Amino acid sequence: MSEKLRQHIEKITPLTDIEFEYILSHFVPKKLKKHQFLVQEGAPVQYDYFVLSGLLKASYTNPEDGKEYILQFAWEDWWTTDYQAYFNQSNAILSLDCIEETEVLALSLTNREKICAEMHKIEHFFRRKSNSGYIALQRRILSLLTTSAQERYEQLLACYPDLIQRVPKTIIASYLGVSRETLSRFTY
Amino acid sequence: MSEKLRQHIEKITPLTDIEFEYILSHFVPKKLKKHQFLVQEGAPVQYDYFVLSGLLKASYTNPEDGKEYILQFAWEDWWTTDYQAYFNQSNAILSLDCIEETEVLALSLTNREKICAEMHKIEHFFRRKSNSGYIALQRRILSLLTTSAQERYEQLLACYPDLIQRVPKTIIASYLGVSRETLSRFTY
DNA sequence: CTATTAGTGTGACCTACATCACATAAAATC
DNA sequence: GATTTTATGTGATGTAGGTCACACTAATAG
Repeated sequence: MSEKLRQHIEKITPLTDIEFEYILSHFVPKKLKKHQFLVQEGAPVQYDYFVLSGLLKASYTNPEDGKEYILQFAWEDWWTTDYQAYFNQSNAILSLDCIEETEVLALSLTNREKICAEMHKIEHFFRRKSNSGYIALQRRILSLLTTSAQERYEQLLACYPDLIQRVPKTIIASYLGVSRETLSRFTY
Repeated sequence: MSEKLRQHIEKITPLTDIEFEYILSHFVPKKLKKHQFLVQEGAPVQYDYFVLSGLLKASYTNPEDGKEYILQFAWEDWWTTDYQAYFNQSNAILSLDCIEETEVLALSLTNREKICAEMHKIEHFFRRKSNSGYIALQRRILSLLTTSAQERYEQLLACYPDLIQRVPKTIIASYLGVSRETLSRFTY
């Protein structure tokens, strides 16, 4: 199963068996059931998570009205956590919980910085990952600024048709920034 | 003037004089007047820019209705370019132009990858920068999802009171994702 | 297999913000 | 310093999407 991490890293940089074993030794495997939390709002954030299987959501809950907004879905081959809290070692403003039964590899900040410092190629790997993440968020901002909720829904359907099968529409709605009722009225 | 780059990098990692001179030799200094473009939509993107002085905006223009949306303002101590086009060496979808007379240090992708590969500490520096950028964009997404245009304006005023003095409100409006007319009606 | 909870659809009505249309003021440019 | 161009304010009106309320259906848990 953790071979998935190796394949994932090797998309960017090749590894010897020994290197990979060494890297892997810095991760902690975790298995979670539906509705379990990996990060809870207000609590410290120990780990960044690489998803081996399953499906998670990273969300923010507005304390004023209790409304939930989804920042990110994460499934196989994705990394996720509350990065603000993780990198600053502060308390989470986001929650991270499982929409499906999920397996992850957890990496503490200490271990991340350790393997980055020890292995230049890993620092390179994480730089590249972070760059792609940045670009993806920029696209999302552009899509929030320029397109209607209906269009955003269509784009999501086009990009991730399977996601809609796996995730309740209420949650899709709060990812798109639209009310459940409005989403349900879209024709597609 | 380029000492600013050194100070900027040394916030994350110390440099010797020789190291800094070497790094600096990979940058090209440029001076630009108001309204000059550093990146033009449709054209290849050669450089990432570190801003020494002045003020720039990175924007997307919707081809359907010609409306402009601001993705980012960049001033002293900030990096900017169309990262999607820069990293993939494809054509720009964004434009980057000067709101004020501006001085930058330009770094080609080749030179960036070269100094990152040669100097582990520079790769580290860029990883850290990219991480912060990611977190900032995530906050912006959250703010677009959870707050009204009026609140976003107030937050912007609170964070960057000087920006409002330097940038016409039409452009502030298209950063906030609100029409010029609506912005002008806000009471504050 | 029954009971509770989570998910979805739909009507009626409301509101934040967009659009269009002018008017005026302030900068740039010749 | 006269003339474009750019920036800004404000009224009238339109609309996407929000909110509330209720009905129904599908999961999930005991």
